[in-house]
Amino acid sequence: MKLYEKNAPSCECEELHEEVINQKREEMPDENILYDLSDFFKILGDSTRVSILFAIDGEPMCVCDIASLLGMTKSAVSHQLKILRQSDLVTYRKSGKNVYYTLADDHVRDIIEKALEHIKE
Amino acid sequence: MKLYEKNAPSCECEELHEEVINQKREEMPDENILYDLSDFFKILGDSTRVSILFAIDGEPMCVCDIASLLGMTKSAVSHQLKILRQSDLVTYRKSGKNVYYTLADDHVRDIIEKALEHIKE
DNA sequence: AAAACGATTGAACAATTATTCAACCGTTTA
DNA sequence: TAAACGGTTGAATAATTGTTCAATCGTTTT
Repeated sequence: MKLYEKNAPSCECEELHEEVINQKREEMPDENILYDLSDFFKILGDSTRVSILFAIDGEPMCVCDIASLLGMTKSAVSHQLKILRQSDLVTYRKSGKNVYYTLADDHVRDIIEKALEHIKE
Repeated sequence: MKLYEKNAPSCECEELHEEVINQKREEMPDENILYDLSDFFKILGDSTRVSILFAIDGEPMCVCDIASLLGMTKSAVSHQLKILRQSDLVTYRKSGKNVYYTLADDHVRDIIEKALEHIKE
């Protein structure tokens, strides 16, 4: 899907503000950045994944403990951990039969913190 | 759906780290906050909505201009604007036949900025 | 080597959701 | 007041996605 292309045949309006549109078009970020951005937020847009991130903040946790804490199956947790792994939001360390997960870096914490401020108005 | 309840019968593991789980349970934020958080990120987890937010940053834009810029129909844009309105991420001003939208406050800009930093590693 | 256990995975199902289409509302203009 | 236009809305459709279930993998233990 191409975003903000010139001469897009989609808007059937007649009196467009061409100057505004042209200026905005120049200011818009690259299309791929918009996809990366929304993909990133999509990861955080699930209560299970956000819960997992809060849980493994600080002290690492193994999958079973996370599942127990959140009242979910190991399978469901593992599926979500895979998504978080693929997005580089978490890292893991294997130890015997267990796999311990924790936050990948501080960026995510910062973003969640900002979002919390916003929610509390 | 209840999150991180005690005695949740979901995890069939045998050797749980009870101390860790109990400590984490105390540290976890209220369940509703997690839902509010993920709901907020869900809004930003769509490229159309993120594009709209970038577009109406600064100078307000009417629906037709947004649609033209993004190469979408007025209807599709209006549907997404409704979601952004209900989340208080945008405000609007009516002027004749047009409705001009712009960002509600600076919080969103900050969060998007942080996320951009994260993406660029 | 076999059993046990934590963790992962793929397929299937259910639920959520973005866009399209058509109809409609409100304001302006002829 | 009737037509025109920008904007909104609801229903329908298509696509995406989170959880369950069953099977499997890897490590440890007997």
